[in-house]
Amino acid sequence: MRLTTKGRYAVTAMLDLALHSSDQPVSLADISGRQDISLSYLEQLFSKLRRNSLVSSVRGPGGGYRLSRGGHDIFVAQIIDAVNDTVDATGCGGAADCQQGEVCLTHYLWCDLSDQIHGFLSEISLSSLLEKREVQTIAARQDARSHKSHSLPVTEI
Amino acid sequence: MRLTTKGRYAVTAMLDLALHSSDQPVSLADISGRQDISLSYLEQLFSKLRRNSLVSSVRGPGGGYRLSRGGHDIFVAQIIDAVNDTVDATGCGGAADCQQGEVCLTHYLWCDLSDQIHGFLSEISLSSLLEKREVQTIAARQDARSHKSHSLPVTEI
DNA sequence: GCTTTACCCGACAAAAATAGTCGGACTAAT
DNA sequence: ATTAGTCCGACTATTTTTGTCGGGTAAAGC
Repeated sequence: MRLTTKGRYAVTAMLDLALHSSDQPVSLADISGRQDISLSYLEQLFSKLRRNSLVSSVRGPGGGYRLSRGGHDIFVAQIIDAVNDTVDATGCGGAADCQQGEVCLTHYLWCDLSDQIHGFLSEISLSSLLEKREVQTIAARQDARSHKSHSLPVTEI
Repeated sequence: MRLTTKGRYAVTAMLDLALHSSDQPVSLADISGRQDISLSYLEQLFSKLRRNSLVSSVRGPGGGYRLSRGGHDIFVAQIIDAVNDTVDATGCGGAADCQQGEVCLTHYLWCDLSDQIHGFLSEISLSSLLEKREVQTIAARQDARSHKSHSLPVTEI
């Protein structure tokens, strides 16, 4: 379990996606503009997120990404695991080559801690983050301003 | 809040230190040998741990490091914070330069999550990790073997 | 059909962080 | 005095992060 800027970008982008999900898929260009993450980097991240079935894509004009399922069913740990492909985590490669005794001991302790962190993040869903009251306020303000730039005039399908 | 191999090394070393604490301070060379972390890298880490008052040092022959206080009073979050000097974490530098609206929103969400993780790790003490039953077993086995190599014949002070 | 908008993908490159080295201080016990 | 250890800064190598580039492919709209 690692927690780096890469995971932060992925979580942030997924939050943005959840926040702007509608009938229209959300393009990476939009996320890039809002979150100030380079388009190419987002492509790399979403490639992994898609392979891990966290998002689905729609190609062609008007295309973009959607959450593959409801935000209450997507957890922070899944997002972070998806973009951190080096799942090694322990350095002792599980339990294989640990010489018995002391080395294994603190390795075991670390693995235990790592599991606790992972379990903790496995219970935090996108929805639970979005349900904060502050979000409602800011999102409302945001919607009020968003009618100027892009956004094909959504004809209320 | 970042969770990298650097933090893992620090936590592992601190666990090792807690595990071998006695009247004698523990030398970095011992930890290096047991945990397979380079001595110089340990020096860097412990320099930061000492400046953050998590350990105290004893110089000269027979010297080494001690926990600065009981293991029940040292928490994983403190160790990780101590070695990760770039405490920036958010990219928006707190709340200063965030342009209002959307950008701030997911930044806020990320900060919230980061706080949750930090809070979680702030409640896990070294002692709580050492109190696991498996530790007792392995530690006993370890003590039985440790009478061969180094360790000045501890004259039961 | 053609063009445009997007996803897709791999290879590459710059920048930063991690991990480790080296050489030399200083300190205190023996 | 020697020796075992911490201390410290500078320097280097490796890896990871972050980003660029150039070209593909799918689908919508004209």
